[in-house]
Amino acid sequence: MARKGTRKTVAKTPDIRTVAALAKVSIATVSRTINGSPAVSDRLSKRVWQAIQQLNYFPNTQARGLVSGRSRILGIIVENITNPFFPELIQSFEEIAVAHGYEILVSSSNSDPAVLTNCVRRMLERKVEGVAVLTFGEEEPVMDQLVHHDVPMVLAEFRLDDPKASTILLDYTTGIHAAVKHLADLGHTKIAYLAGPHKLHSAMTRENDFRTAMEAAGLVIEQQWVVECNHTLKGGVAGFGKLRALASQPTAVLCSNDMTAIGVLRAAYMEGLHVPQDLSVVGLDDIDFAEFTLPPLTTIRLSRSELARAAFEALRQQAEETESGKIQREFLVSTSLVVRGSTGKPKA
Amino acid sequence: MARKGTRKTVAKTPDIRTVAALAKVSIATVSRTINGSPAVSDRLSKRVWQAIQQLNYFPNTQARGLVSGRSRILGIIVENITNPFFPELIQSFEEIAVAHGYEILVSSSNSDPAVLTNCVRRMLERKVEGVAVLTFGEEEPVMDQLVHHDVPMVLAEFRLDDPKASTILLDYTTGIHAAVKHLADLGHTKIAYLAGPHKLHSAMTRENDFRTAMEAAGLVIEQQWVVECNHTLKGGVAGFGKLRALASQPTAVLCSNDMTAIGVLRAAYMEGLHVPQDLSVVGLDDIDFAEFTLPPLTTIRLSRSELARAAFEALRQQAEETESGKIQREFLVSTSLVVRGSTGKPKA
DNA sequence: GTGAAAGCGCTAACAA
DNA sequence: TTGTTAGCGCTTTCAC
Repeated sequence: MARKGTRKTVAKTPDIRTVAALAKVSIATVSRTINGSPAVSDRLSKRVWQAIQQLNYFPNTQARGLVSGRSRILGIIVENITNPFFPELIQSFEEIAVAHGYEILVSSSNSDPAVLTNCVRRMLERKVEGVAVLTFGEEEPVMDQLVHHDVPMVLAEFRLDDPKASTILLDYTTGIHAAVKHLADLGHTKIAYLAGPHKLHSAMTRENDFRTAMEAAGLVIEQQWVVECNHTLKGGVAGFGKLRALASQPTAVLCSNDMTAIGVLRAAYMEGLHVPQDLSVVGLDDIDFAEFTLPPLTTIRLSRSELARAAFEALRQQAEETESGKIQREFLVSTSLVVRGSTGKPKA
Repeated sequence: MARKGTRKTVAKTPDIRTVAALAKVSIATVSRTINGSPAVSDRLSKRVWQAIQQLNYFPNTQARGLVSGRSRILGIIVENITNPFFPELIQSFEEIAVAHGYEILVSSSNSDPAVLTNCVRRMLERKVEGVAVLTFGEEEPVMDQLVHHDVPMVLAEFRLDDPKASTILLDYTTGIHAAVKHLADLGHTKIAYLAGPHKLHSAMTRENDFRTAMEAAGLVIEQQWVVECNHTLKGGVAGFGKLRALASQPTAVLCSNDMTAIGVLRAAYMEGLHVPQDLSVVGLDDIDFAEFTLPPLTTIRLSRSELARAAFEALRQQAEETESGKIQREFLVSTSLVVRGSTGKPKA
């Protein structure tokens, strides 16, 4: 171990003192320089930066965090990192966060409240400055903890009456109405809906939007054509199976997410149905893969980068809140219809 | 702000002193209790735990890290979080790490050396105790930094002569030989190979294994049937396009990864080719989605959980190295052939 | 403008 | 077995 005062010291990661010594200033000046304090003369500032370069020094984040009380870490909790929607979202969120000097802690709740609780616990231990809860409807187990610890948070589709909480609202309405109208314009009247898990707020919101959109289009909903799935490919296959078992068949299926739609595409193929000739299929999310399904999936695009940016912005405003300024507490993320090859006119 | 000594203090996150006071012991005893030191009597230990519960206290990781020099953070760098192989890998790695009390920092290099360098820099600032570099062949830009800072690391398919570096070798040979044999047994002699980017070690290793496997099967390789792709779906489509432009056609295609194979499946479909009747296709990775392609993809399975476990184990051994014990420096991850529906006999 | 010094919350020597 | 105390590397008053 290197000890101070020995002549021959082992090469050690340089610390603020090393820099101060080399630049012949006090450690306070080094600290000020690094943090861009205006109260440092150009002369000294230059010397300090030179020393920093020379030593290849960088500050110890732990020490910095300890004294400043700021970790510069944001947490992001997603539902399932294995669903392609989420890696794309995480990627965007990370890019933005890193660009602003934050690090991120990612957790996948896998719809397990116990796992979720544990995630939050770990994030609190790491003193995150904010948490984006993008589980789309499984927020309950975590909110108390977060609220209790006064951690800024942003929730998708969940309004929480807490000064530290912001909300991201997703405007499914626009996209879903456009999708239903698109199908109606093509001549479809028999439209089925493969819903997401009813315990998810987002899934219920989407389902309700489907209902109002159908009404708006002057179409009636056949109750048995609305079946609850689980937002996975397998779930889509199973859901479509239920549809096929019915006496009367729809000519189009709108799905609560892309993975479900991909499952339908697959199940339809296995049954010898041609998409879109025999059946039109619409997804929701527009994951990267949607472009490459067979046929390419018509879907309602939900922009990951827009969502990520809203989430980051919400947290940043909370974290860096100035006494004076009001902050934005609600963000709206838009959706839009992307027409590809999986929709067409119904058979006459 | 809450100040000590005022009678009415604002509720504050409890610290070790709060606990010590409540349990009527010294802070050292609290620390020992938390860290499971055997040198604490049951009597006091019980009092301490009680106080901890009562206050809902948890230690400040930053302070802990600062003094102990251990952050309990591991870094994992992947090539592209958007390729389904990686989220599955990250998920496994995280589970194991969390189970052992580590937090993880994820970064996606996107094959950009500048991004990679920046990732490592950030990880060093956060004082990671180890980094798993699972970029499969783009390690160069980071190794120097890591080596220089004496951070344990584990590299996939790259032997680095450094005491802090471990290597994970992937036994592609077994899987690729099995795949070629499988095709040969079905009667294929005209086998094409859609390679990965030649700048990736892993891609070259796979390609070489293909060559030796072909030789072992007594088959000759048509040079123009070996085309370099980029491990993406689009790349697979393009690569297959090149194959189709040739005068003579192969009856089977082995791909350097699943995404490429999925691209081939798609391109073949667009050309009206039936898989496997007109063309057999084999992938490599066995991503979750492989099971759901049309037809389900025959592929060479590379276990993510096995890989994740090896990576974690390598880092843990380095991080928690005991003076005495030797540690394992090389790990081997196996591959195996998974036969599904995309391979069959060639047309007579 | 600049520096000296007091901690941030914890662990680990050292004492008792 | 338990407590006292000296820092870990940094930011931030408070003097100068």
